[in-house]
This record gives sequence, C-alpha cells and structure tokens, in this order.
Amino acid sequence: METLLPKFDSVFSVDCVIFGFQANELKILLIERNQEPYKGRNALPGYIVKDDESIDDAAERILYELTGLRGLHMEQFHTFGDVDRHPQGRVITVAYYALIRIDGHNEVKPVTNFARSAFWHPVNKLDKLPYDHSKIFETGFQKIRRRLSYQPIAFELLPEKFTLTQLQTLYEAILNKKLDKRNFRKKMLSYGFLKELDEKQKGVSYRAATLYRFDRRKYNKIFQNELNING
Amino acid sequence: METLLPKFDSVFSVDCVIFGFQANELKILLIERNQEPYKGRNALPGYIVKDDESIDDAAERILYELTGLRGLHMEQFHTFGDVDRHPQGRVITVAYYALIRIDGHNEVKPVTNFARSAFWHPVNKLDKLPYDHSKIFETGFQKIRRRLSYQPIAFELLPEKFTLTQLQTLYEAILNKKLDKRNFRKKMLSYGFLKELDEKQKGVSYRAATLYRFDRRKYNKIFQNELNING
DNA sequence: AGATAAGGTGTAATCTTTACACTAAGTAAT
DNA sequence: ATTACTTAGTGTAAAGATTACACCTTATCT
Repeated sequence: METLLPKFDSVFSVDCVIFGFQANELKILLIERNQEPYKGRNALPGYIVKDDESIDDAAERILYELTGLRGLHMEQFHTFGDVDRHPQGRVITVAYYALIRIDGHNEVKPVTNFARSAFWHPVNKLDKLPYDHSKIFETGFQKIRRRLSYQPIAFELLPEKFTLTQLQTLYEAILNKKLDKRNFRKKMLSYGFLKELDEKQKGVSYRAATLYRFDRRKYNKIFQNELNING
Repeated sequence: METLLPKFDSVFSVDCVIFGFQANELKILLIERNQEPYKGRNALPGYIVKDDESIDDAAERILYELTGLRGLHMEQFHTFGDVDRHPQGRVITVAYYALIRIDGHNEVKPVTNFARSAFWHPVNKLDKLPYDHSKIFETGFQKIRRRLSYQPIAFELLPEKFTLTQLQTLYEAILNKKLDKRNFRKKMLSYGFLKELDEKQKGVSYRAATLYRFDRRKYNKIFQNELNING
C-alpha cells in the first residue's frame, strides 16, 4: 500500500533578512562567514534546516546561532530554488525577514563559529553578496516596502517611544522618497493608534519633540488588518 | 578548503493552486490521486521536484503531467515546511498559483498515471483536502485576493472578450462582496486600459452587452505596476 | 541677547469615493 | 404586434481624502 518517495541528496536552508533602523538609516544584519565557501565574506545569516524541525523553527534557531538574536517574529517571503544557486550542491533556501529595534540589540554576536562576526550594515551601501543573497535581499526589501503601505510594521523598527519626525524619516528610508511633514503627521494622527506621551525627547541640542507610542490594542480595534499609506 | 554540506533524506515538492472562472463561479483545479497515500482522494496537483530542475521549472512540468496544462505563468506564494505535513517523511512543498481562462481548457487530463483524473471544482464547495492542502489553498486564495487590488490579474481568468458584468461578477467572486454597478464601471473605465469593441455578446436571451478587451500595452504605459481597487 | 535648528501647526483646491434608481434594448411568449 | 421579462447602461450630489504650501515657536548654545 505504501509508495516510496523518490529521494535525492538535497538540502534546504533558511536565509534571513533582518531589518533595523539606526542613526536615521535603514540597516540589515550581515555575518562574516567563517567557513568555505566564501570564507571571510559578508553574507546574510543563513544555514541548513535540520530534519526534525519546521522551517519556521529553523529560521529562529539559525538566526539565534548566527547573531545571538532570539524570539523575533520572522515572516517567510520567498523560496529560492535555482539549480546552481549553491556551489556545493542542490540547496533550496527559504527566505525570511524580520524587523527589529536595534537599540538594545546593538551588540550582535554569533553563538556558533560558522560566523566570525555579525553586524548591522546600511542597506544603501551594500556590496554584492555571495550566492544569490543580493537577490534575496532585494526581494525582501520590496516585500516590506509593499507591506508598509497596509500594515503598521514601522513601529517594530522604532524604539518604544519615538517622535513623529523619527517615524517620518523611517517611512522615507523604506519608501525612498520625501514625504510632506504636515500631511504625514495629519494622516498618522488621524488613524488614532498613536498615543501622545507626557514626555519629550531628551539630550538634543534644540527644541525637544513630543514622544509617541504605538498603541497596538487601539490599532487592532480600529482596523481588522489594513492601512493605506502611500505618501 | 571545501566544507561538506550536511545531508539528510529530504524531498521537496511543488503544489499548485490553479484558479479558473466558469459559469460565474471561481474554481480551482483538483486531481484524483491514483497512488497511496490518499489514493482515490481529491487533492491539489503536486509532485516531487527533480534534482536537476529549478522549482519554477518543476512547477510547470508537474502541472503539465497532472493536468495536461502547459506554459502557464505560475507564481510562487508560500513554502510549507512543517515536520509532519507528509505521512511518509520530510517533504517541504513550495506552493504556486496561476490564473487561467477555463474556456478552451475545459478538458483537463493527466499525462502520467499518478493522477486518475483532473477537474475544475468551485472554491466555495471544497471539502477538506488531504495533507495540508486546505491550508495551502486558503493561503493562495488570500494572496490573489490581495493582489487583485493592485494588479490587473482578473483578466487572466476571463475570455479575451468579456462584458463589464462578467468582470464585475469575477471581482465579486474573488473579493466575496457585492460591488456597485455604476461605481465599478466608472472606475474600471477610468483606468483607460479597457478597449471597447464593436461587438456584442451573442447567444443570450436578453439585451446583449458590449464586449471589452484588456489592453495590456496601454496598461503598461499607464501604470508602472500598480492599481488600487477596493470596491 | 542673538543665532541656530528643529518642532509644530491650518487651509483651500482638487480629486476620489460613495450612495443611489430609472430608462433602454433586446428576447421570448402569446 | 403586443406584452412581459431580463439585463444593459447611465449621472449627480455629498462626503471624504489628498495635495500643495510657509511661518511662527521653542529650546539650546554661545
């Protein structure tokens, strides 16, 4: 009654595009590889899935091993399966992205020695990455750009308390275009999910801006799931 | 210098959610399996990827073998990789969807004997499917629903010449809500990519409607890529 | 006290969306 | 040929959203 599955030597892996925002720049997390091929080169954090873990679980584990980051909500966005994408054999890779507040996660450090180091790198100063990682990054970047226009993902990149100018700068970094200050504020505040705090920015050498917090509870009440922000 | 890849017995497969539109109903293509497990059950067309073909190529080949359909533009939408999703071992599957005009492809017929038959089935009368195919279908359906609001994918489901009422009915079937006739027409025509033909519907027992054609050349000129249709 | 740098604010014009109901044209039946 | 039936096809006003645009305020620094 059983029919055997055909088998061949194949491997699947996970690659991660982890976005962060720091010093008004959008960044992603890279590792310096400590293994052939491409030893010494910078690449996306990625590794092989084990046979007894789901790919979602693998994504979490691999990110932890290569960067020390834990418990991120990662979202799968595409699977890359060209025959020759890996020089050592048939490897298809499932790509994930996540958005993270860099502050507090500034120090990232591999737990295994597959990577020599991990670090944040500005997205608009990326060199060519090994394998098809440049393509993977580009695809992921497109996905979050699109998603930004219908879901409040920006807040995952900001500190818990942020100014409206920070929020706008982040939108501008992702969408890669300038937005009008008054219109941006009007629209953001009109949604009703930003809570104005009784607190001002500290440590700036000019007028301090009011801090806001994203109120997810209100957001969920107001929208089932959708926004529409196009600048 | 080389580092060996860890290997284990794993397989990757492709599953297809092929949408069609017929008799004012949205349908998908199912096969009747002719092999264990689930012999005799209806399932999504899907099979194992070969070691020397890309997953995109595999999707095309597998769809052809199971349904006789060829040369469709298929779009990958998600990869399912839970450990226990397949009763015979570790199989991760990459899911694809495509949209197709049923007319002319009404007769679908497997080329291999892995499937006993293939047929169109209305999406709102689907029973539970084997493996995690119900979940795969739902995910794919969500994706095209979202995509409908920013890309002109509806025209891939309609005959080359269609009436505005047919177009509206299709939108209603995918979005699962009623749209206002006047507003729908106004908006669709305002885009400027529908070409009104000098031809009327034939064989109807009431006033015949004007036929239209989707003008992709104009569409590409007008939009780089985006629409926004939300009913 | 003055210079500097960002924070914060309103309005009018245009465009888009929504809600809504009747006549026109063709076919079928008598 | 009249009538009944069924779908095609059409316009407008009100409300809401988007855009474009410039100056005063507040804090810090010297």
